[in-house]
Amino acid sequence: MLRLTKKADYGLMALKYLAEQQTLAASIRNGANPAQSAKDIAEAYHIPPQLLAKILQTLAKAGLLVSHAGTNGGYSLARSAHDITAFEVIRAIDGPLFITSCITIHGTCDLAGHCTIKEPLRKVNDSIKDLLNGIRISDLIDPAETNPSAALAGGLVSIGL
Amino acid sequence: MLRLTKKADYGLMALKYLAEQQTLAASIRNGANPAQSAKDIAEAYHIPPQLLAKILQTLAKAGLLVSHAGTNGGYSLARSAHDITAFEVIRAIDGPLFITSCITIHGTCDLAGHCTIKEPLRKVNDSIKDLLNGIRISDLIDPAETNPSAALAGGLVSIGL
DNA sequence: GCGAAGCAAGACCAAAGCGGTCGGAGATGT
DNA sequence: ACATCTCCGACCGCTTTGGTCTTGCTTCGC
Repeated sequence: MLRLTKKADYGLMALKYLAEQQTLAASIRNGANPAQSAKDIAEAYHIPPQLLAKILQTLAKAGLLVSHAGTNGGYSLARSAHDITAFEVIRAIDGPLFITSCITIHGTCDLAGHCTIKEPLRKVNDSIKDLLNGIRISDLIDPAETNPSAALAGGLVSIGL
Repeated sequence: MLRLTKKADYGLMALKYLAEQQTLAASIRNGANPAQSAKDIAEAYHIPPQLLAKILQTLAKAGLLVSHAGTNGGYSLARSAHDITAFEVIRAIDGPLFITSCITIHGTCDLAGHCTIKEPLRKVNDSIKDLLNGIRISDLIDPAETNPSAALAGGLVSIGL
């Protein structure tokens, strides 16, 4: 029903990987954050290296990653894994798309006047946005399996139309 | 970021329209549910008639609508507007797609083993599903504007990873 | 200083999904 | 039985997406 592009998927995986490496390195020795190359990450997850490279470039341009050129270069997180949300990553890669074509970037509806379902859907849109905003990269590394499904099964969804 | 196809949009609009007409007809005279033609609905919302026709066909096949061929034929809701959720409509039109390509219809990940973000995203997926499941066609007709944004601004989003 | 390793940035391409159109098949009311 | 209205399935072009190739620039090791 709702699709997230493969690029965004890859982006999230890459960020998770970087976060893992970073915390790992920090625990071993408080040393310089070791900038993983795009190739390394691509190999770790078996995804096309050049495609990932392009995604990482995008994320770097968005300010989520910092790139380091030259030999032994690579990418590292621009911020703490705890301060990067899934929403930011997706937005950076897929752009500011919305759940419905009604809600354009200008807030105007193509079918202005006729489209009467805009408002309810906008609220769904906002809910999803909040949902993704609540997920941080640090939440992805080692799921920790805290209360597996209780919150979902429960009545967390109570959108007021 | 997350996109809902135009078809699903149209489908929701059409169902809303049918729900309106149905309750309207019921209030005027408790008469036979008047089967609106695809053309009528399309004209009401200024959307391509033949495209809407195809969408309505899909919805009919999914059991959400009943079609009535021949002169003065058309479509009418198969169930009460209160018993049809937005999720059903979207699923019927866009198919059982998922937020991430990792979560296929078989539940297996293309990158089995490597993809480690599957589980958190699946929960997001379920949350969105629940969200849409909570919206009924009857909620769309005349938004009623009950507590406009309180529920959203509040802490409704508390997905447990 | 030179060359290799790695990022950066652009064009480019194939496949798939989406939006939209057309001509027929079938039912209905007269 | 006919004309008409509607549903229905096949068809088609376009945009987006996923992915590749090429070129250039920057930095590090020697």
